[in-house]
Amino acid sequence: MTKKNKLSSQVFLKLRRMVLDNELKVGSYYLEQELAEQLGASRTPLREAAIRLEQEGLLEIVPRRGIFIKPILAPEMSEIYQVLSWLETAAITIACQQPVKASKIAELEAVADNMIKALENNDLDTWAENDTRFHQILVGLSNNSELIRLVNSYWEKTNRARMLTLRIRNPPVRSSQEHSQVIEALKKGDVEAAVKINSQHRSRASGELTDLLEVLNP
Amino acid sequence: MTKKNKLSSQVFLKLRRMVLDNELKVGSYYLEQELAEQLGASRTPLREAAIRLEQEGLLEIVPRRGIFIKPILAPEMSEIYQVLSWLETAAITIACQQPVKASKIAELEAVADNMIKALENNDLDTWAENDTRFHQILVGLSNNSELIRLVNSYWEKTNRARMLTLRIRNPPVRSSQEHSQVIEALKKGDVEAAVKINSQHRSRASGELTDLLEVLNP
DNA sequence: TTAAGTGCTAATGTATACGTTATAAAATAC
DNA sequence: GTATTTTATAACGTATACATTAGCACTTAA
Repeated sequence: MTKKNKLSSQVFLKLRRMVLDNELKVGSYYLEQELAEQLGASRTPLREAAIRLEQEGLLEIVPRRGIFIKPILAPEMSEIYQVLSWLETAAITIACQQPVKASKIAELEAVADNMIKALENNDLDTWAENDTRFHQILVGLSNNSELIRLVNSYWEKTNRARMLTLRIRNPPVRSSQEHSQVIEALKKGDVEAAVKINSQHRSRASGELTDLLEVLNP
Repeated sequence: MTKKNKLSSQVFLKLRRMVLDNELKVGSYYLEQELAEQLGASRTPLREAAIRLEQEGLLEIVPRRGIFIKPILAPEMSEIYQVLSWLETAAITIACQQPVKASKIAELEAVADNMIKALENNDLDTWAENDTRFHQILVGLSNNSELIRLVNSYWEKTNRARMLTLRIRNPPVRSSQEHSQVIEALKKGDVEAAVKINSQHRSRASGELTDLLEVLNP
């Protein structure tokens, strides 16, 4: 029952996964024909998939050269982090206009706990998964579906860089502390504190990542 | 010399304009063939354009029914305004981290002036044009190109509703006052005041528009 | 008259064919 | 040997052809 989807959508998902997992070399060009064959489709569905990914900013369709896998440049990533940070600030502020439900606080605490344990086990993948989950729950508190969608798309953009650098950078111990602090602030309904901590969190993460990106990219 | 751009891009721009200007009836379905012929292209470029517009959320490609022009529902518009408001808040705050250049202030004042004059002449189209310009300059102050792009796309989304209601709603006199107040706050570097006024501005506009949308849509 | 079944139509999704044109190699001139 | 022109190739953008299938109408049975 799952294979009933359009071929172009399957290609879209596969191709995105290939880019996000760095299976396609960043900064390289791939011909439409090649990719189409590799994914078992003709040029038409591949092209439609590529157009959607181009809109998402992952690649660029360059006439006569091929499909260009866009590198993650430090200055762009810095801008994206700035936007992400503000969107989360918005979400937190909106969320705090009403007292945050205890059940949601509990969810956040559980996830934050998972992160601490994952870190103790040196399981960075699980840590990253829960990091994503934490921010999804946090932003979900806003109940603004447009905002949630938007944050998700920005999170995915930064995810590429995070995954690329996850095993290079220092263990994210401070992140865990900051998450706990955010939860505490939410419990008290202290919007300003929650926002402040989250912004600092993002700002630091942005700095660390862009520094690494500058090293990785010529 | 006419632009020798790709046909699919021309179709993309034309089709988007048609949707944003409400030339295509919101809530209706249009067949690919029809639209292609109407725009002087074959189905392929039309399809590629439609895919991009679907990603932007303006329409939906529904198998065997046609291309569905998404209606502007009041609850969604309310969410979109909330996001827009926050993005502008972000832009203003970032902009104010350094003193705003006098030349930019002058630009804003000129545009605000145009708006007042247009209103005196009952020229709502010119008023709306300058309203757009005002917010473009305002957001441009942030120097964050990602943020600028994002705000533009949200502005266009709200634009659809604004244009639909421009001649129905009361003359936007208060908007002009609010714009002047924002400029004053920027001059003084009073971030908080500028943000506060702008948020109120958006909040009021959002309320007015969503009320009208509820009346317009069954 | 209504409901279920069946066949037809037409719109889509995909494949493929085709013309255009950028790019690079070959050739020629200097 | 270098620079400019020519030519050939090949990748793309677009058109078109084709197979699939959803939806509707028509039929038939209760």
